[in-house]
Amino acid sequence: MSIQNLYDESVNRSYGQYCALAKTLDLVGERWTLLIVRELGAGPKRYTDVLDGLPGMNTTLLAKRLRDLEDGGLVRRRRLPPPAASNVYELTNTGAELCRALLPLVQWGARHALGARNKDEVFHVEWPLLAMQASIDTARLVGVEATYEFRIDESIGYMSIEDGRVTVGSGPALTVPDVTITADVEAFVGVGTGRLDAQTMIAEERLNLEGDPQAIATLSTALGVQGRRRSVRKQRRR
Amino acid sequence: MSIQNLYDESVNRSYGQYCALAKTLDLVGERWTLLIVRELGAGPKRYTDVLDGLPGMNTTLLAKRLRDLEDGGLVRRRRLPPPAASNVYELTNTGAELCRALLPLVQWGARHALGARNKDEVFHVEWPLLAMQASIDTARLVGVEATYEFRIDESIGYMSIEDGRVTVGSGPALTVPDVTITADVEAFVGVGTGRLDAQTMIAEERLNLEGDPQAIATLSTALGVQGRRRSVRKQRRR
DNA sequence: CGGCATCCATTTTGATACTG
DNA sequence: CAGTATCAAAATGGATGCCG
Repeated sequence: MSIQNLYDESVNRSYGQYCALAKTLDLVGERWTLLIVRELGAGPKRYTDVLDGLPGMNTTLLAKRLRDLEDGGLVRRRRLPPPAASNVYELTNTGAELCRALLPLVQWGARHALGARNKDEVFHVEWPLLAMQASIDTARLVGVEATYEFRIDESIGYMSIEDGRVTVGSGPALTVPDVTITADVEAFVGVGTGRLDAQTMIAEERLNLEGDPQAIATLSTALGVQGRRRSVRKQRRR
Repeated sequence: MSIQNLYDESVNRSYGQYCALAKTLDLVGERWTLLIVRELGAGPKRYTDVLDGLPGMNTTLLAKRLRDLEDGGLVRRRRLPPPAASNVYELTNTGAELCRALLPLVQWGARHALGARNKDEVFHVEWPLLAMQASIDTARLVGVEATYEFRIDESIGYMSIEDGRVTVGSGPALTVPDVTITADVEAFVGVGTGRLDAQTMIAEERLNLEGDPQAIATLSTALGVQGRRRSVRKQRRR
């Protein structure tokens, strides 16, 4: 450790501008930082799980980034109670707000930067699920309860709606899902962003929805997905 | 120049993830890049003017960033017609969309990262004006015409509303302004973000609005600023 | 598992000078 | 004005080892 570090532990370069954007970037503009926020967007995660969501990232660097985020008040480190006895990192309220503020950026990226998937690119369903979660209008979901499992390419994840609260996560759904969605990544992303039509993808067998029709309709409504208008209309106001 | 560069001019490190956020960051996540987008948000600028808006930035790096942005289709370089005979850089539609997608991030920063101004921090009114511009509901402005000049600390800028289109820029307004706004930075930002009350700031002589009352009311409405309710109510529906 | 420290190669930035 | 060239300083990446 250098002498400088002894006195000034986090000497992060600042832009030196009194500008909201510049200050935001001072805080979270460094490489990997916003992806860490994304990783924690779905809920608390352990160190190694965060690392697993960021293939290629150096563990030393992750440790530093997490410390910086903690110092910045965006992330909190919490020790789980005895049975588990491990640490988790979770977003503070401020951090969660930041995560939601990323949505337009994500949508922009889905439109202009995503393109076709490259074979060597990593994919976790959790990523698009987080975007979906952020874009759901929870006001429309009072009293709704449903669980969805997504099998997109090699990745599995779930989304649960429970009394106006939406949860997403990696792996199989925690309870038996009402609906199972199977698709290839590009069909899934295309439908989610409205670039591709759901009916067409179903017809081409690139998208499959299996399970409770009512829950399928709920999902379409919640997401405002086009192309399933018929089903949505059938649903009664309740 | 290394051999590698001869073959692969822009070897920008990628996260290698099929994720809209990661892809966005692959494109614009490097240091300075988003601030360049901000600088161009107000309209075309010449190389040196961009540089002036980014104190501390290296000219070599700016050249590279502009090239990358051009390659990425976010920025276009254009040669001005004979009289001016210089180059300007401007956002493409894609770039402008990105700029708008930054607004929530800016608002987040204004709330959580801005704080009080440090004496050594640079400030350009153009920065908050851009945020204001992006947050204005243009639908409400049909038929409106007004020009505002802002004198905030040592920085001067303007905003023009003309038939539903809003323009902002640095320096004095291009025509005689209908209203001149004078304030210290923190009062200005505080009122703009709703953290401080306009009437109070006026009473404390930290904010001053001088000029056509009608145009003042228009501004308040356009921005949805609280605390000027009395003036707004007096205004007739027309 | 949950980290942090260390060593080293490669990239990115920064500072400054310089040119058409 | 609109950049390039050059060199120095930091940040990052990758591997590996340690410790509780």
